[in-house]
Amino acid sequence: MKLSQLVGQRLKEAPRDAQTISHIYLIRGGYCRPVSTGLFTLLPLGYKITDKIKAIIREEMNRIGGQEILMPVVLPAELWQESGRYEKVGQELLRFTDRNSKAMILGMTHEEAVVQVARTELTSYKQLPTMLYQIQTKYRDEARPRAGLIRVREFTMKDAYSFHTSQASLEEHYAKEHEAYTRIFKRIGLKRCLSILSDSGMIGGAISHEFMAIADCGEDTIFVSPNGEYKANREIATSRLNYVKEEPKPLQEVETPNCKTIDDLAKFLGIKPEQTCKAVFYKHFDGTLIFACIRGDLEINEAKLKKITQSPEIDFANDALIEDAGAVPGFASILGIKPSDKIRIVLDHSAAESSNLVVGANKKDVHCLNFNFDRDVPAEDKAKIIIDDIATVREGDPCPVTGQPLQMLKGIEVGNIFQLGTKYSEPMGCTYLDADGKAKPMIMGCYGIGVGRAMAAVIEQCHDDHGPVWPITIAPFEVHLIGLNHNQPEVQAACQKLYDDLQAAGVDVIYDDRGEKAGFSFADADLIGAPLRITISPKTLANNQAEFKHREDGKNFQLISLDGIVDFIKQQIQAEFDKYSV
RNA sequence: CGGGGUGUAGCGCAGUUUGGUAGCGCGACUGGUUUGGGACCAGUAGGUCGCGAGUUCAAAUCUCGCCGCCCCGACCA
Repeated sequence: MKLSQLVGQRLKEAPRDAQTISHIYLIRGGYCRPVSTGLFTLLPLGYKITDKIKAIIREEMNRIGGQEILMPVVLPAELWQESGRYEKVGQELLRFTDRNSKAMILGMTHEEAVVQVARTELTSYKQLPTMLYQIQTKYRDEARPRAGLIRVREFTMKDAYSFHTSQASLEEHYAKEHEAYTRIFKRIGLKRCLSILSDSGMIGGAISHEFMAIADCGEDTIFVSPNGEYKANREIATSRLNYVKEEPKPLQEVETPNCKTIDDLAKFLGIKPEQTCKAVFYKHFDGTLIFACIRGDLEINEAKLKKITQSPEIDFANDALIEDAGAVPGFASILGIKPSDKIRIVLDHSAAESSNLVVGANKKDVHCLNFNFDRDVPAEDKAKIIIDDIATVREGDPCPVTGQPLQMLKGIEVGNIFQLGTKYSEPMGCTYLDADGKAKPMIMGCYGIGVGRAMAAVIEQCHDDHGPVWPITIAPFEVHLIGLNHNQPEVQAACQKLYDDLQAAGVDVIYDDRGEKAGFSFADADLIGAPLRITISPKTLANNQAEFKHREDGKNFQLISLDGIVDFIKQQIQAEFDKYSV
């Protein structure tokens, strides 16, 4: 490729709306262009990178026995009605009708579609296990796309689905997928990518992992123990907090005028927030009150609370609902509150196990000292109260495995793997005939990778002040050849010859044939980010040489004789690839 | 959906307070001089100032309504 012909201008300044590193460089380098909110056109540079990423994914999927297929982006609503997701999923699912008023959707994931394939094509236990995958467009009508290619509405995804006759078979394959993902993310050049335990969310299933590229702009919060024994998404992360245990002291009411918050209360009484218990009220989607209690210094994790209460949506309760339950907002506790069908009480372990907490007295301007759950709640109520972990982990809290302080990191979710079980096969009649002649539902797994997001994540981890530093495995070009003083015939001739020779040797090379000033050419080369660079000028040509440098090495370079330079470059390329081999 | 911001040439911005018929830098094009970290000179093209209504002799500027986009939050496979 000659740079003079490459479509996609490099920009000196980024548009104001580009904030994150990857977004800025993707726009400045001419990799992609915005079309509308969360919609992008990939220009030649960007498309080439995603193509290389897709090739790596294909190799690894094929290596673990995957067979590639292609399902449609547009799907009939009836397929999604079979699984029940047509109704369950919110507005991210784009619904529309075709010319015959038939209800259709744009596929945001393809469990339903692949189940339709499996239930017609896979009929016998002899055909299982098997894995199908595709690399294809997904559409999700995101509430808030952001950060360039990190969160978009339309994107390319590799989604794979496996089908099994037993949980053991699923687990065996799941482990293979985990290894394949680890290889893929290493090969595309992510320097730090962790697989962490995650919440399986709406896709369902029991066990799932997310692959997180560690980056400050990441949307997910992750907790890890110092040596990696424990890694989890904040949504499900737990910690091993110590609770104060001491002899219960007598309950005692105290006047606490205007102490509506834990901070007010702690300050007024001269105690620490962890000696208090706070009450937070939510409304379950069916209208019942969820009365959640947690030690005063901790925050409630709504993801955990939703799961425990089996409520897909929870909202803060209004004062009227709280007062109906007999509690006084600002001075509330479970003291004297009876759990019922209308009032569900969830207590965090921190509130149930700590001794002598200060709690609300359910009277205006009054709190109660020395609350002890075990002593102060009648046995018949205890049975109806849910005691579970609803706390949000904080940085430095003790790791549940090692007890060491947990570290908090930000991550970009570049891939995920789920054990689905029979969540889709059962309702959709995806069965096979077993050796005993009986129809049984297939046990499924699903496995996704966001291709464009992975590209953006690589930039977040691999860049300097001048642009991306692409790993050679996915770089838009392996070698960037620059001719300086290009109007001089000998420079032009030498460049053209080397360009031809490199291409003949199978090297993916871009040739800056524009004859721009050095600084201009170097700046563009930095934005294009090819890992290897060759510069030819009258100065180097005087000694029959060219300059060679690695993109990451700043301005340092070495002089290489033009004789045998193609072999030298090929060795350098091989050495670069070796860095990412698995 | 809530909070904040913003909309003027392909990109970055000034002009809006105080109304007078649109400007700067980058980029593009032509010619010339240049050539080792985003050169210089001369010239050229490019804008119904987000859209619509209103006030006014006159609106980028004032008023009202709408829309787009960005950030934070909610949501999210």
